[in-house]
Amino acid sequence: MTEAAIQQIRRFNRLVTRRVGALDQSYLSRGRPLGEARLLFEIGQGGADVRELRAALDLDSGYLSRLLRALTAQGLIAVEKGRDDARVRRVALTALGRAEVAAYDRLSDALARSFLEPLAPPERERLLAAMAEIERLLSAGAVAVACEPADSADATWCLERYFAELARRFDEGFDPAKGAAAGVEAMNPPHGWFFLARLDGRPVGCGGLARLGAEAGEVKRVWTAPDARGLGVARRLVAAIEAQAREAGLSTLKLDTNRALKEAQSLYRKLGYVETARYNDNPYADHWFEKRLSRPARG
Amino acid sequence: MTEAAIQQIRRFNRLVTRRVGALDQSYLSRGRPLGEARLLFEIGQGGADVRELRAALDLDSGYLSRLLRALTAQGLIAVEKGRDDARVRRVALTALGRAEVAAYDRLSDALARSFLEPLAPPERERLLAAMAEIERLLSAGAVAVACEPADSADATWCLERYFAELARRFDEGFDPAKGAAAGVEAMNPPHGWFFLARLDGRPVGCGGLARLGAEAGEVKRVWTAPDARGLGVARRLVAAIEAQAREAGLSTLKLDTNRALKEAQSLYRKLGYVETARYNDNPYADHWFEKRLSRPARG
DNA sequence: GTCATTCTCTGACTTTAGTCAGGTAACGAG
DNA sequence: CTCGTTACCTGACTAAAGTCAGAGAATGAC
Repeated sequence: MTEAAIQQIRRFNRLVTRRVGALDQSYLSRGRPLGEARLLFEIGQGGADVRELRAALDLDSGYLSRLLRALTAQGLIAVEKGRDDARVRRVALTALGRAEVAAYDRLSDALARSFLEPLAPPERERLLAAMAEIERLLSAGAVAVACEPADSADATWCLERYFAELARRFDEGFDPAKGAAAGVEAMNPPHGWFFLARLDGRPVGCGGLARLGAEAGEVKRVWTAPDARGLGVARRLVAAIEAQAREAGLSTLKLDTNRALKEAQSLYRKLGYVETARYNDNPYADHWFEKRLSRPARG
Repeated sequence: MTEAAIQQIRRFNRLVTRRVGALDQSYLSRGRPLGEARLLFEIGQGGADVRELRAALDLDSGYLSRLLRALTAQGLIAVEKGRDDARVRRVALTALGRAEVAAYDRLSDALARSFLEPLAPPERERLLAAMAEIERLLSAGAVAVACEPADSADATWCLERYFAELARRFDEGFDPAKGAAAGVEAMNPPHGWFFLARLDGRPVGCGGLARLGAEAGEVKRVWTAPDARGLGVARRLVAAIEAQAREAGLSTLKLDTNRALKEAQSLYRKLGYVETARYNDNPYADHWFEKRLSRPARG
């Protein structure tokens, strides 16, 4: 990581905060403090629970309460008791509020347009492509992998998506109860471990490790959310699983996969897994892989 | 300019302000309000005039005065009367101040590093390349071309650089008094016009138009500052000159150029200028170009 | 030297942003 | 029904950021 690279990034940061930061200034043009404007924006056309807003904007509950009252006084929002849980208050835009949010939207659009307008068409293409690239790479950098219970809410969410995707993609469909049905317990200590990948707190992938015996473990349920593919999420999940396996003293990792999951097979090959003989009776498995782990580095 | 493009840019803006905005938070870790930290950073190793600081950070003079006093009280800066003009006060960092700025520099570096660290080397390359691209294209978009007197301070600055560059690049050297010596008056109304390109207020290029008669004009002194090359500055200057020429009822533009200025020749060709016979006795000219202008669009 | 202008500082504000310690109502487990 | 918890509100703060009018010194044009 050279000095020049650091300087390039710092230059980029300065330029971009300056240019993009102009948005804050233009938001002020509507005569409302930024805090209120941001809150209004966050509420959005669909409305939101006060609780969500507090989490999303990281505001003190007293402070948020006052902001909401200010917006109510301006006739932009209406706050009412939640239906399911009367403690949780629900915020919705009034007609006036919707118009106001639309106005802020136009300001955002205008800024975006001002980036494109002075450019010739081929340069526009390149700007958009470079932005997409940066978005992708910065997101990839912000993905965090952590071990957590395989039956946590987010883990369950991931597994459900995973099973749904298998059901869609396997020629033969997929029934979790029938498949590698080793349940969630197999991926919780002491039998195994489960990892979640998160992007800004939102789960974007998962993967589990289950002991097969004293020496071997199995890589299971490695999945990446569709909108986070291409960020190296699966690669990092497998890396976390391998690190855990070494830590636990396992020397071999095995895994199986279905013929429909081409990208999984190519990932495993790339990561050093080699195809091997059938080692289980999973009815959905068509390919079996194995990798010998090197001894853990000692500190 | 499609809706999708606008949305892409807005997504980029959101992501980048979030990620890069983390810098503000980390600046706070030094226990100093952001306003003071930014000011300290802006003063920089070289020091600055209070006037410059006020312009750069767009601060109220009373507010700035108080911030400076706070930093002085912390022993970070020293403010003294300016040498040339005793009204303009000069701010310099103390040893303690330099150490503090260095600490903020390290925070900036750490953020930059945190973008790179999670990425594999080829992805790092791509991130840096994309950042450079965006920097280039956003800068290009922010270049503003405007007509102004050819003897303004910034115009003079540009012309001096231009002449210095010619002196360096021409085999035969360059003496402004001898060359196409038609002075500055030829490029001021009513004989002509002079255009400056600015990036964030800083001049980054110039170009002039001088009448050669009732029908023809001459493109002169088109120059781009070295650090702004590749942004299409010259192209936009020539476009402004051509628009002005049409407006003034001219039907032909001529120009001469030296054999050393290859990139100028290729630009002019690309913009529709065709090489023609010598039309003046400029001793530094080796090539002469001409372009017929289409009639101005009527509104 | 006069006078308008420029640059900065001071004092007296306001607004925005944010924090903290209760307090109340609703909920959910027992 | 009780009781601990959650979600939100209220009041009473503080700190940061920003504004404005006016004063005083230095400057430059005349």
